[in-house]
Amino acid sequence: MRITAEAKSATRQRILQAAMSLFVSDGWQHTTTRGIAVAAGIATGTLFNYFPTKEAIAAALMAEALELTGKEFHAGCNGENSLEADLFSLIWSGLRSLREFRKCLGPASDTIFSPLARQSPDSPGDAIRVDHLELVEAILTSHGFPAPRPVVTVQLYWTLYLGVFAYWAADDSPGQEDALALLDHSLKLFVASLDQGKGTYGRQ
Amino acid sequence: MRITAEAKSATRQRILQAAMSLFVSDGWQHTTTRGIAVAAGIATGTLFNYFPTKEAIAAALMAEALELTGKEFHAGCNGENSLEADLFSLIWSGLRSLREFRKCLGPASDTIFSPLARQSPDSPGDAIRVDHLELVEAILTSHGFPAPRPVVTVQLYWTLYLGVFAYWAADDSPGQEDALALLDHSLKLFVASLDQGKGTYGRQ
DNA sequence: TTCACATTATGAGCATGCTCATTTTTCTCT
DNA sequence: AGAGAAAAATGAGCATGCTCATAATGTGAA
Repeated sequence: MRITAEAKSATRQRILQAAMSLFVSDGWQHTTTRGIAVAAGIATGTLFNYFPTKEAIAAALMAEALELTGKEFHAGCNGENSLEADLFSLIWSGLRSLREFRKCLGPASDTIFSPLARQSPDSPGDAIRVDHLELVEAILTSHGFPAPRPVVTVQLYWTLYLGVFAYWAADDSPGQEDALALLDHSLKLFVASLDQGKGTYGRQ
Repeated sequence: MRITAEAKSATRQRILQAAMSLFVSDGWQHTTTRGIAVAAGIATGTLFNYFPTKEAIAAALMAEALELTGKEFHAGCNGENSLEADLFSLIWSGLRSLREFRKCLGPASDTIFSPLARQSPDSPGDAIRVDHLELVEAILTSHGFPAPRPVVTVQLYWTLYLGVFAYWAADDSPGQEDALALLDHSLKLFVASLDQGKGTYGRQ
């Protein structure tokens, strides 16, 4: 069983590498599952023994890229920064680690992160969402906003995050400074909504 | 040329009716373009002389439903309500007019409204987005927030709107009261972000 | 009416994501 | 080592969104 397990994980990696290379060079739309399979040296059907959908491949690539960031972030989180700064750092470093995919996986991200398709329980990006929200939970708690958190707060956070992500994916300003501005704006809003009691949000 | 023009518009309506009926009864995924064509009494190819994509059909249905609402809203807008109330009224009545499609077009709305797919210039929902944002523009202006408006503000509004929409589409709480709560929350945030100067948003 | 032209309808066919019955490989146990 | 079982690989084939060359139909002038 050792040979098989190793071979499987190797194949999985070959698929991911092949897919990444094709996504980057040909874009999401022009990359076919057949193409990925050929590039990975396997049959089309085999591909789907490893990933249930094309989107899942993209999601796995993004998850892999984000995993490192998550750990990096934890390491650098010394409790000295503001809540806003911590969230900013988490999000921005996450986006940075996805920069290779920015252009090619924008369209895919629709399906991957779709808040609408989540009617079906496990959309490809669910793991990414859950992981990210766990990190956010930890940050919020460590800044004196303990769980349980109102559902609407989490919902709002994820909405704002997706908005920033979407803008970033299509943002061609130098250094993505427009996306950065939106992130800044969104975070200020979100943090303000936490600081205020329920009901009134900053009406002076 | 009169016969042709009338026939065309009649066919268009037959397509929309057929599509609506199938979307509602079979859902977005299980409705095929072939099925729509058959139900409308035309050939598959003909369907695509009227609508470029399956999504465009759904978008046209939604746009048609929303058009009425937009006019209703204008009529009932007497300048006596708060900004927040006006926005609430616009959005909530829009959602109400889409309630028939709530369950079946949720998945489709991903592609239709996708902020990510907007790399390609005219996604199916662009018209809906533009129309809606025009109404919002008018409301904001009439409440003393004149154009030009920072891009980030519009972006933020649309993000929040999509978030509410997505939640509403999948919300099975009685009377969609959860979605209503999210809308309330989101609007308070948005209005607060307008009321405050740039930089600080409601830090008391 | 008739003929040339423009518009619209048609459905066979393509591309591609994905399935599944079958074959091949690998593992386990004697 | 060999037989039987379990796991994995395979690729023909399906479903479906969409295209496009061709056919049918409508229009307007002579």
